[in-house]
This record gives sequence, C-alpha cells and structure tokens, in this order.
Amino acid sequence: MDTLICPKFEKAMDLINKRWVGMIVYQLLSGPQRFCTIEGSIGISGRVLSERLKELEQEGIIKRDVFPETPVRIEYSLTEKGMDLEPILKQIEIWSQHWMK
Amino acid sequence: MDTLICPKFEKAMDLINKRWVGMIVYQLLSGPQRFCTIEGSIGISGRVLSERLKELEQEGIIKRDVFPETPVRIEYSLTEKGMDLEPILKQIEIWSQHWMK
DNA sequence: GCCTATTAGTTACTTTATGTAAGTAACTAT
DNA sequence: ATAGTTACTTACATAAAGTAACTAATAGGC
Repeated sequence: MDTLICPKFEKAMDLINKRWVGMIVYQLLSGPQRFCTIEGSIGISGRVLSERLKELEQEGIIKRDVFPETPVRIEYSLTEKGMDLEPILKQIEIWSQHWMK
Repeated sequence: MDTLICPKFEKAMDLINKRWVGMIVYQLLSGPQRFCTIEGSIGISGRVLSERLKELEQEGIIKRDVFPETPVRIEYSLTEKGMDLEPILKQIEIWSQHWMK
C-alpha cells in the first residue's frame, strides 16, 4: 500500500514535526537568538540543537549570522519561510489554551 | 536554566509533535478508520501505530469502537478535542503549498 | 475436526535518534 | 600562564522506532 496523502504536506510534516523544530521556531519568533539562549530556553541538548540548526538552515527556515566580537556572537533568526510558520504555532497555542490543563 | 515558555503550549507540543501523531490525526479528519487502513495510508509500522493509538486514546484525542463482525472491525475516530486540531493541520497544509516543492 | 483466511494486535530483535558529559578552538582578561 | 566565554564536536549510553514473525478470535470450506 502506498500513501494517498499530498507529498508536499508529507514533506512539510517530516520537517516541521521533527523533534524540537517547533520549539526552536517558536523561540525564534521573538527575535534573533544565540545558541546558548535557545539551548537554555527549550531544554534541548547541545548536540541535537547543533544538528537541528544546521538542518533548518539547509531548509532555508533559519539564517545564521556571525558577529566577530569577543567572545564570538552567533545569531540565529527566521527567514521569510520560517516566519511563515507562525500561523501554525499560533493555532497550536490556541488549541493548547483550550485543551491542556 | 529552565523554560520561560507556557507549560500548556509545551505540553501540547510534546503531544502533537510526537512522530506520526500529525499524520494519524490528518488521516482521521476524513472520517473513522480502521487499523490496517491507517497503517497502509501513512506508512507507519504496526508496532508504533498500536502504541500511538493507545496514547491518543488516553489523551482523549481519539476514540476506539469495536464492531463484533467477522472478522472484527475496530474503528478509530477523532473526539471533539481531536477535531479541534484541524486548524493546525490546515495551516501546515497552507504552508506546505507555499514552500514545499 | 482441521486447514485457511482475516483483522488487530504483540513480541523479540535491529537500527536510528536523542541525551550526557567531556573535549576542542578561538579569543580576552587577569 | 591560567581561567573564562561561546559555539560547537566527539564518544558513549539510553530511548524510540522499524522489521518480521507470531498470537488470538472468529468464520467458512472440506
């Protein structure tokens, strides 16, 4: 048996529904942030955060900017494609307010 | 460091963002379905589908009905709580149409 | 009664994903 | 020279998911 579900939708699901992706994007909706800030705020391990940020950059959802200060500052921010995920997160927020205790 | 994110939102994320949950709910949006139909349509393994259906039933997102026919028919369907996830899936669909190739 | 078929799982085992904790590189301050 | 900072990476342990074979319940045909 093979799937009858739209391949675009499936692809989006594989991407968005991957562990931590929603939380990372949600966190970045409040503005550009650095590695250690994201790490601390959502409770992800550094190993996986590093992996996810690379994947999300590759997918064009986030952008990585290096500021050669001391110590170095690296900021991650949402691209337009990433920003466009906001309505999804907003709907999750609405649902969670209705149904989670 | 601990999280500053709303606990309801986080809880919802843990639930919804778990692997296969989105696809299972999406599939059930088109009506009640039996085990083998869901299994075949989204490509999940029987072992994990069985596990997820139990979890989703526990969370009150789906409902399990037994029809003692031959062979037995067991139908899974969305509860009101589960139906309310539709706007989230719809937004994912919209995003995927815009951004996935 | 015995064999086959069907659905809805479960079980044992393998592979993949994630977590943990320590280590590295580049730089500055003391 | 030593310690502190950020942003990672690496090696190893644990948890989650995939695979394939097996079971329980029921009915029908021989």
